[in-house]
Amino acid sequence: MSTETIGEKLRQLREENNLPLRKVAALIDIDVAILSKMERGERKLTKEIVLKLANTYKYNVDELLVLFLSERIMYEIQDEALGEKALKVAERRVKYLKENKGK
Amino acid sequence: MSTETIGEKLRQLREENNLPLRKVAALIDIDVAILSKMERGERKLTKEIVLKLANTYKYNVDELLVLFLSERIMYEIQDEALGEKALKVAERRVKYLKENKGK
DNA sequence: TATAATTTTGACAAAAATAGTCAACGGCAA
DNA sequence: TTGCCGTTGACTATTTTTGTCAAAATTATA
Repeated sequence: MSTETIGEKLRQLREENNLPLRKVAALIDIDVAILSKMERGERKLTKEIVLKLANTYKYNVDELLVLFLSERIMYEIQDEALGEKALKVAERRVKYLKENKGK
Repeated sequence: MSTETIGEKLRQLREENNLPLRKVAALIDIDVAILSKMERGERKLTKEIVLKLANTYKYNVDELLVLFLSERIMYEIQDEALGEKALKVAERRVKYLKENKGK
């Protein structure tokens, strides 16, 4: 199972592409320090940045977005004993909303 | 299936207990306006407030907390096409963390 | 080694999001 | 009317997040 964080994944992709922070930061127009922190999980990523990086590395956008979103979700329930229950309830409610979309 | 929001649930509980906003707000030490907005979903609830209200109404804390958490989760993935996938991934990762807790 | 390139770190300021306070307003019933 | 209840919006304060920068640390290369 994949237990790596989105930050670790992004760093891996960057290294596979042999790109220094400096170049990637310039490409997506953010500060090097920020990108460094994002890769190490010290700063939160944004959806926009994830999209730009997926494009930069020509990597599957959906896979990265799912990783990104799942991490935001886990952040919400960190250390919560009822986290798993909440996840299941959220799933049911999302499904319900989908079935009745536009209504 | 329960599709009501935590705010609606809390309002329902307050009305069942025949308590005006004024009294509940005083009991849990917040402004009436805030409580009014929280019940109507105009302001976000906090875990602390949910706990206090569960105690005030003598209602199942876990049920309210699950509702509260699931709503925060859903807020994170609102309008995201990949929301359900992200939920499933989050679930798997949470389970994984639980199995390997303390490691 | 030493020199350059890369990455990390922390301090600081700017901006945005959130939270709290308060008074006025509208609805409703005694 | 008067009183009680709930809602609304404006305003301020506080907290959190974000961006910028330079110095320090690390790593790679000549």
